[in-house]
Amino acid sequence: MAKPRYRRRKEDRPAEITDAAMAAFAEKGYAATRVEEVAKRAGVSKGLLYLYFKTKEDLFKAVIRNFVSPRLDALIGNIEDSDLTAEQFLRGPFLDFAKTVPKSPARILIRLMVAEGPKHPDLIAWYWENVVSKGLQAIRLVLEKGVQNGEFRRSALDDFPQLLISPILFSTVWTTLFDPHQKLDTDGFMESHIDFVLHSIKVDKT
Amino acid sequence: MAKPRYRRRKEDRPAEITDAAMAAFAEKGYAATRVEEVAKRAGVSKGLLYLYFKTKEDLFKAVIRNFVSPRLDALIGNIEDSDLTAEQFLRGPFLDFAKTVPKSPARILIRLMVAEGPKHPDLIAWYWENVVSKGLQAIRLVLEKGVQNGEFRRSALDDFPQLLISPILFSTVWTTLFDPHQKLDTDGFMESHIDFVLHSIKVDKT
DNA sequence: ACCCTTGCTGACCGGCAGGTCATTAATATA
DNA sequence: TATATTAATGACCTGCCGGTCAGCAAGGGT
Repeated sequence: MAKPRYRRRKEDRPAEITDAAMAAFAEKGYAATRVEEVAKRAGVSKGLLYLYFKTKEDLFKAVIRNFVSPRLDALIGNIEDSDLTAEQFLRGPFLDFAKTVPKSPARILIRLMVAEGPKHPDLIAWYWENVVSKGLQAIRLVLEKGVQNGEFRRSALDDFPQLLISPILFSTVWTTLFDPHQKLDTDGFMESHIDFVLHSIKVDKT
Repeated sequence: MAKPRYRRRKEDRPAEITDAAMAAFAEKGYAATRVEEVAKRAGVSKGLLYLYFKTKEDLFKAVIRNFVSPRLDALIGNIEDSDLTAEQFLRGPFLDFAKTVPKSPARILIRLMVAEGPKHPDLIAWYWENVVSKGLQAIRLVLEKGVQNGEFRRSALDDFPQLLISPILFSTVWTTLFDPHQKLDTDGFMESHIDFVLHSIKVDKT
């Protein structure tokens, strides 16, 4: 009747390990995180971790892939099957999304991408295809819809849809670096930005 | 008459070493750069490096301090002793600055700050005091001047001067990560951004 | 109850990189 | 030229950490 020293749970292990890794990377960054530390957090031996992930780098990539895709897909799904006007979409779901990111655990990922990305070109490639280019495409879709509706005029935003997401990156980075020195009201920040952009691209109705 | 194996150049060494470190960090990032590699680039032995910098971390901080301050001071100096209008300043020297950063070696520093910053709180503190808060203050000055002139109305930008610099961070990050996949015309990007902002805050003269 | 498969453990290894220090050689001084 | 000073070297040490592997034990099959 001895208490078993462990249980076999092949199914759950990978997710538990990536979760633990996410938390660890968030606190210490990639290079400074020891694989054993990740294992310990996951309640697992280092050896087991290496059964599921070939290398530390492999683990890192898995972390990114796991956390990013679901979030973005949710947002994009929102665009297609909603009947909001373009402005309503930007002030509604998009703004919500933008406000959420800097506060969510996902913000850590952004920092990790910036920090470690250049060392993992294939990861960047994946991220580009599955996240960034998709996201930009979605924004273009919204803008085009706005133009078709007569809400928006054509503007530089058509060439630089990135302008819409730039403050997301900014407030995320700001929060992780400078919050102790000066808080940034990320919600107000995002709202103001959207205001400015919309003010510039909206067709004057008067 | 044997050729000397080295020369004593106490004065120049530190700068040469930080230059070398800057280049090395730029290529490989902080953690992946070996101290010996830095020494080699500087044409110096590892031992000597440790005469001038107590630790690797120390070296890192010196690199940041060396490269950042001069640049920013130059820009800020520009504000005070120019008689440009606020708009002229934003479309002139400020825009030039913003266009330059993502192309200059300084862009590496931004990545390094994002990547390594959280592990060096005292460095962040220094950066906050000597770079960021100074810069924000300068922007506020320009905005206030604009308001006094009757060029600008008061706007959310007074509360969030960061909106002006956010695309600098963005285009820098974009360039280092995604350039191989999709080039970003950083000049056009910055110009469009300034256009949008000015369009929103300018007092209507009609 | 007995295998037999396989999820899981943890002691171990090898190499690497940050940091030290005894020694050397270039200059300053006289 | 002789001596003192110190910039500079590079071999060396040490601890750490990614990665391995021989073996153990959980739990399914019969």
